[in-house]
Amino acid sequence: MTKVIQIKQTRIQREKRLLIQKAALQVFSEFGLRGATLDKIAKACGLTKPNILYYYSSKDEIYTEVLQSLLDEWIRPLKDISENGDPLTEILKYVQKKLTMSKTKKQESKLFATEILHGAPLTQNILAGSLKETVDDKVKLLNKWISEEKIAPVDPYHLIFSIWSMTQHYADFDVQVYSLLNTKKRSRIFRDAEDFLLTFFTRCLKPD
Amino acid sequence: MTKVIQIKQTRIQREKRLLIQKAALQVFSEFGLRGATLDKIAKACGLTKPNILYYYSSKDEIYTEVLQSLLDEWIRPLKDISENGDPLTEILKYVQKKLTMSKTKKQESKLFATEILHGAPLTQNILAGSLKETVDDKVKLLNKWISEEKIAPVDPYHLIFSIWSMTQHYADFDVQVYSLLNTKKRSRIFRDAEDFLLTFFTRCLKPD
DNA sequence: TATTTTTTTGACCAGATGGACAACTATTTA
DNA sequence: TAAATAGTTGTCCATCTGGTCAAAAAAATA
Repeated sequence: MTKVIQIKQTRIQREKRLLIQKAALQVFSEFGLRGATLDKIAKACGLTKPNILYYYSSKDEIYTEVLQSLLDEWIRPLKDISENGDPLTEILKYVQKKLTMSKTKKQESKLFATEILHGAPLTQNILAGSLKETVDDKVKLLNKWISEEKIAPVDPYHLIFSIWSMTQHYADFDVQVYSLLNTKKRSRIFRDAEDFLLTFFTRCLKPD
Repeated sequence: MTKVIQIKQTRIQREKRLLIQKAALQVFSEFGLRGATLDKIAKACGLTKPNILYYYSSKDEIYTEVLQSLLDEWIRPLKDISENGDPLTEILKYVQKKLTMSKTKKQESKLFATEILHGAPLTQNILAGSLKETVDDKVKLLNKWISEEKIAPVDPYHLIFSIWSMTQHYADFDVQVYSLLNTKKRSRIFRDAEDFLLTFFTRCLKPD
């Protein structure tokens, strides 16, 4: 009488889970973990609440999965900084990528920011784990470049923080940015931001 | 039979309201508006829930008041940038003040960040009002300094954003910063951050 | 001290919300 | 096409939470 346990996902499962994740990202990024409700997610993806709970066993599980799949993507561009390229160019490329992500992945950025801001209850181990590994690795590379006098001597950790904060600012604090910059168009703002950041980092990192 | 309406606050009212505000700041900054509960605030200040509602008519009113009193304080250092001082020195002083606030007013920074991140439902008018005024004013000053070739020509709005983002990063994302920087002491991190930021902005703003 | 006013609290309520479940429908498989 | 499995939903429930209220306690006032 033992039932066969389902291992592989069906087509419907793949589709619906993706649908739910998309809606959940939207709702979580706008309202945060506690402000988001299953009803809101349900409405956002056109399913019923019990239906959602058929695919995920709890709200927290949805949140965890959305966050998890976001984190890989979030770290990836940092890994792309290559030892072989021109140091300044590599760093500027990274700045550019991060700024583009702020424009195209605003919800993801906000969700991540909210999570960290509130103590990273679900992310702490990732921060101290795979992210730290990647960061430490790139810090070594930056230090190498500094010792070779290919870029100016600055603390590599804080350099990375500065890239993160300045680029993510345009996603996380978009409301403030838009409020202060009169009625400039979105695309114009990002063009200006890119100009500013590239000039900024170039001036700071050019070796003496 | 008309009752005399109380106008002046009593000693107890002053004391208790302050007590509640302090506890509320703590709880709101940790959990956000929706994550915070009256029970948590009550426990944090040792009062009962109905007692809190004797002093404030609703949770939202507490939130609004805490946020309001925070905003003035938040804008003030920007106003202190003086036309009369040496341009670079004035800007660096501002950077320093903002970084110090990240260290000493972490809860305030996080509360403000959460508010903006989620669309600034209660702050929008302030952003577009008094903050915008002050920012526009300082942007004029920065443009003047640029035209006089006292600082390098950079977009003043984005310069201000960069100062905000880089300094507040150390408060808002402290969990991440601490996770990545091994076990360095708090004070050490802020000393390094200060070094980094001052060098950084000096290099960027020194006129050509 | 007597009276009035302010402060405190236990008990209670209504709505929101996460989640369970049984019954029902659609899809897949044999 | 029949049986088995996967998917869907209406209904229900327990808990949490913001907020009310009347009565008691404390403080201020006359």
